[in-house]
Amino acid sequence: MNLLIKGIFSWRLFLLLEKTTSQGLRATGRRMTRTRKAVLSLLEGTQQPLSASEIFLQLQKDQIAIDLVTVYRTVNVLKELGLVVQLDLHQEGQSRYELKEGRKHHHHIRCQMCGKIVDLLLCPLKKLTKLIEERTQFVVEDHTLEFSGFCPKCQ
Amino acid sequence: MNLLIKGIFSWRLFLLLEKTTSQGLRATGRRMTRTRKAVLSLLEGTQQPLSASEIFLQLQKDQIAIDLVTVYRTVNVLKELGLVVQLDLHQEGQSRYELKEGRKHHHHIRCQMCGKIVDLLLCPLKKLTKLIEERTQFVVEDHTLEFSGFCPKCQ
DNA sequence: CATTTATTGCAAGTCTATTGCAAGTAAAAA
DNA sequence: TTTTTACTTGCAATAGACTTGCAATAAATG
Ligand SMILES: [Mn+2]
Ligand SMILES: [Mn+2]
Ligand SMILES: [Zn+2]
Ligand SMILES: [Zn+2]
Repeated sequence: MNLLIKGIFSWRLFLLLEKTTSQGLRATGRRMTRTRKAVLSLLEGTQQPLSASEIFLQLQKDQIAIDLVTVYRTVNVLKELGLVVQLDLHQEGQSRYELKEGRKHHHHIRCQMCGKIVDLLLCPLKKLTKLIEERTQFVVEDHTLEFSGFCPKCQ
Repeated sequence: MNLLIKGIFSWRLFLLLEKTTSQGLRATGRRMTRTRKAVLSLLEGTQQPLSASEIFLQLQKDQIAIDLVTVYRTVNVLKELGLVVQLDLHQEGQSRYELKEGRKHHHHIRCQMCGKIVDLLLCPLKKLTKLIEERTQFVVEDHTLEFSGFCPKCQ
């Protein structure tokens, strides 16, 4: 409700909070709280994946006081619920988080100069996975793929 | 010479040390030292990429006393010289290092159970890189690719 | 409203990696 | 070989991301 008042409300966000509460949190004995709403709301309204400290600082600017520890705990809960993906990009000292809700598996490219991160809406690794399973006798469960370089502005 | 005496000597290692000293270290005003020899020697004789603390512990077992700080400084120098690659594998809290010397670009698969890391002697990303440059207008400089799953023993 | 129990904030701790500085030691110069 | 230079090392301290213990707070439920 105070989200409505603050004018940072959207229908998408409303649906996300509803779904998160009923299907995610409540089902696992957890609660929808002020902080979880705030983090979800922020992630919903941001293009770039955010780090814990970025979430912390942005919420501070938005006059929402949440301890950094709570941000860490919150993104971990959201990750457990499958609502958020944790990205550990190369040569960044900290993890980033982005909403998974409604979006499909994809990878990223990152600018080595300014740090901009862009989605790559593709995954070319299905065939390769089979080949690797044959060659190594591993059962492949997951993969990470990331490109880096210079974005249009930084060239 | 004391490497010879200790019996951990090999022709490959001798050549590596020679090359490192003359083309790498000396050319950049650096010196071939006891600790750099020891780290190179260890990496030369190990299949798995090693973390700084693993290098530290292994050298301790080998009765070679090197401070952990020196291990960090050493792998960074070797990385700058292009002799060693730093791997930041997913869900491992620390970097690993492997010899680059004489080996070509490749990727890895890691067992989520036991941590075993196996080389994937392939890189399927040349074509994809062009596509990504066209789509994103980035200039691609680098990429990381890593698989994880369960190794034959851990299935 | 009252009870129950998940969640939060604060302080302190962990873990990997880096930095400052005096002491040590390769390698060049004498 | 001896001296001199300046690169390296070890130790202690520090940084930075993240986690944990615990008392206080606040969702949910009836
Ligand atoms: Mn993304
Ligand atoms: Mn390798
Ligand atoms: Zn850029
Ligand atoms: Zn295994």
